[in-house]
Amino acid sequence: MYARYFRRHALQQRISRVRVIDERILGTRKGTLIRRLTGQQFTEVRRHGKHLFAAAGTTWLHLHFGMTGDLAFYTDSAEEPRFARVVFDFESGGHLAFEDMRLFGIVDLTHDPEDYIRDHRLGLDPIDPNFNLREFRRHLRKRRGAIKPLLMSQTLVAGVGNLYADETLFRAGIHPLRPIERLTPNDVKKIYANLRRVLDEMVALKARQGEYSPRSLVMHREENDHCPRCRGEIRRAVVGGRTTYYCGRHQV
DNA sequence: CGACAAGCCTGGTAGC
DNA sequence: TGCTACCAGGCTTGTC
Repeated sequence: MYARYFRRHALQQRISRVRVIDERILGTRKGTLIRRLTGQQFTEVRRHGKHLFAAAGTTWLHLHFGMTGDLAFYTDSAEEPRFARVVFDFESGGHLAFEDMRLFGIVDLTHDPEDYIRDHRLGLDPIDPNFNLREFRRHLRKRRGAIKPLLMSQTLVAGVGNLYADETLFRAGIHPLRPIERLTPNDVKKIYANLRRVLDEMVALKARQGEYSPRSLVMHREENDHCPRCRGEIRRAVVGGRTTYYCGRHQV
């Protein structure tokens, strides 16, 4: 719920200063970022998967949260996060920090979010009503190879990473290496339904800072653990270069 | 102290 | 042959 947080704390605030603490997080030149944002105010916020866009003056600030990216708003400078990479100081005295321990995120500018999404071939946002079973099927038709990397590819839906891809297949009872061409129409339907469910559930969970269900795979990402659904053994494999966990019994 | 985990982009290559 | 999709590798750093 980065967008909501950004809206609540930064909308209509005038930026008195932009501080770049670690240039490695930038996707644009430091001088450009500072020049184009200083003195402006954020007037509109949009979200697309793990990307956030905020209009300011004639440009848009673009944030990508990667794995450890987060926002922190504070008024007391002593509360500046340890891994703050870019901080926006507001005239009101507040500060909004983009923090990112692992630097997998990005901070840059774009002239239009729509263009950015198109240029980077990002798939639909999972809550976009245009993302439906039909669209999912249409996308699968031109793909080959294992199902898991497809779920993670940003050209399908923006924002599905390793954990959520595993969780989706776990619930759908599909093996992560199952070739796309060997999925029955019913398998596809199950994957789609579970992908929706997982994303909705995880977003809701984050919003209220809840905990993962003990019945979810997320809580059993360890080899030789037992499946919370069927007691089968949890297996580990590398799929698409990513560590993958699945139940050796009910995921076929 | 080295291996590992994460999201996702890049660049080289296999396939239609 | 030319495009597209696939896949390995790389970035970073706290934790085991």
